[in-house]
Amino acid sequence: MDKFYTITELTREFGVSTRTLRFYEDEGLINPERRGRTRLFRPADRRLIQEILRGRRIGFTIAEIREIIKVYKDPPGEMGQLEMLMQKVSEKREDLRQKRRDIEETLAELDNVEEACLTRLAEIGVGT
Amino acid sequence: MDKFYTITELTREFGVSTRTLRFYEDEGLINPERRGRTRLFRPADRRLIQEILRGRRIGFTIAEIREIIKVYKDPPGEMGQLEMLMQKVSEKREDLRQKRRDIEETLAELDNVEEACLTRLAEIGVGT
DNA sequence: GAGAAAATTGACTTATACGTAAAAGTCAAT
DNA sequence: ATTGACTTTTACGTATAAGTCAATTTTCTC
Repeated sequence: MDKFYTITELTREFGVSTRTLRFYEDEGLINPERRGRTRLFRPADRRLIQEILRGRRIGFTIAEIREIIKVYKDPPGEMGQLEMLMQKVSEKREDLRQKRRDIEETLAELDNVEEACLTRLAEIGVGT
Repeated sequence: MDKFYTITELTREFGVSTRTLRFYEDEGLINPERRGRTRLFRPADRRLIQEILRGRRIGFTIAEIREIIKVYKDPPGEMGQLEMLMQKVSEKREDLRQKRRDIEETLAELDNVEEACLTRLAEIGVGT
């Protein structure tokens, strides 16, 4: 066992470029092992990449994603830092809830756009 | 009546800079009237800005926002264009639904992060 | 109608998140 | 030993979405 993935396997699975995964490594988000110079991605790396991409899709910056990841690896030991972190979590939560509202509203708007299209299509269709 | 807003009123309300609003005008997203050179924003402009910012928050590009806005002002007259538009609407919808899923998952994860923080705080607290 | 405050413009700069090109290394199979 | 497919590193390039700055107007306020 002890399965690992090559970089291209993962690029194919997730639809990103090798450059992107190397960039994430440079930024300290993932730390694949090496055999010689070649990167070996473990399942844990793969899961991490999933998380990174999810964060990316909802508009987190690399820095923000890095912070979230850090908590798992290395939960801070100082009270002050913990409190700061929880503060940030609160903010993120509010941020995400706002985004969710934005999405709901925009989905509703897309319905309107579609309606408008259909109406217009019907208008045109009658004339032909 | 016939209320209008100055640019700074709106920057204050929405927390953006004047440069940003001018940028949106340059990009053709809004079209405030002028008295001399000074921009006069009507309620309709204000609502448009709200829409733009909402689109921005969920990660639409300026070009995408412009397209959505255009449909209201000027619904396309050609069938081909209408169908293309509806295609795009479908894609956006899928995109937004994916984002909504991402948000739900990330919110759940933030709960975990918070848990971890609280646990850690408790551990530290006992020692003091 | 003078001076302060606000608004405009254009040119330049910035940050993020990669893209791209070049040159060399890796490795398995022939 | 060579081929071919893939990978690595380094370095520079690019698009998006504004921000910054400085030099003018323009508009309020008294």
